[in-house]
Amino acid sequence: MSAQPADPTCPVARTVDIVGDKWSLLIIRDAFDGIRRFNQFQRDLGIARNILAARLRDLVHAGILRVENATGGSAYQEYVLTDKGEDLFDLIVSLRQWGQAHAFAPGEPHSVLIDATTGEPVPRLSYTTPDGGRIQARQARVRKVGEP
Amino acid sequence: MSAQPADPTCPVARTVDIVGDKWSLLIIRDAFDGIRRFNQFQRDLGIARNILAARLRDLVHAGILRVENATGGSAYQEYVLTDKGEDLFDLIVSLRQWGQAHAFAPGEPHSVLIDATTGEPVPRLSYTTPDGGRIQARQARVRKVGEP
DNA sequence: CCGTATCCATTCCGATACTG
DNA sequence: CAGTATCGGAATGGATACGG
Repeated sequence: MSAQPADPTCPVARTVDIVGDKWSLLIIRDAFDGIRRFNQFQRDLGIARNILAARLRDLVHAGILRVENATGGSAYQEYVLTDKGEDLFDLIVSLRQWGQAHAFAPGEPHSVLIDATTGEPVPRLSYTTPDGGRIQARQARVRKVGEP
Repeated sequence: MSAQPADPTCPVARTVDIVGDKWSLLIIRDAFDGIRRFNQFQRDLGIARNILAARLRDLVHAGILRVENATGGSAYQEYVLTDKGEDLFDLIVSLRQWGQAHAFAPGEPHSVLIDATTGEPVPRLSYTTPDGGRIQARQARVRKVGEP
């Protein structure tokens, strides 16, 4: 996205540089929702076609989307998430959960995440360590590389 | 950020509209790292001063940062995360974890998250339901409001 | 249907200078 | 130190038109 990440050793900065853009994030969201074709993205997002083409190209180049030939006789292409792209699921979940909590008036309707196997709404997810522990923002510090 | 969210019922779109911007995300990251003053942000990010002023204003207006009088005799102001802003911790963690996994070459050094109480690096966090379950991307679907 | 190309307006951004 | 003001270049964005 930009020439120089602010801090080249910070993983947050690296990620922001790759997907830290309104349209990229919404395209990825759509991809998780099963959208695969150019015009589907275009209509769903209301994005200009030239911008969409540029973003799709960048995301493919970044290894987040992959171009696939459509099933059936048509020669048209589709854009699907790679494994690297699917690993952005947590990021989209984070965006979704914060929005649900802080960007809607009480009682205002919004879309929700559904467990496809049970059909039930997914409850609020929280980050846990492998042994079930939690980390609060206040407990966490960033250690720069090279520091003791 | 923009006038019209693509889909007004989607929490992802709402969040992206508020913080889905390179500089906003990096400012929030810095705020979690304890940066509080205008010139600290400016030097750390290398951002233009007028852009920084605009972003800080927007983030304060969005209720993510709050202006506080600096301690001590100085009359200078500081920018600190509100509770709403601290709830973006998971989002920053998501950015960080994806970057660590996918945006660095093997062995390339990067900053890490540290548990402030133990001093130990925070292990890989994963999203779990309140009863300890996990949700994979493939299992999840978005149900639009109004759908059965 | 899938893109690319072009035009034009708007915004963004960085650099610099300036004020309290 | 903490901003505001301005300026010019670059990127973004929307609309439309065009070819595979």
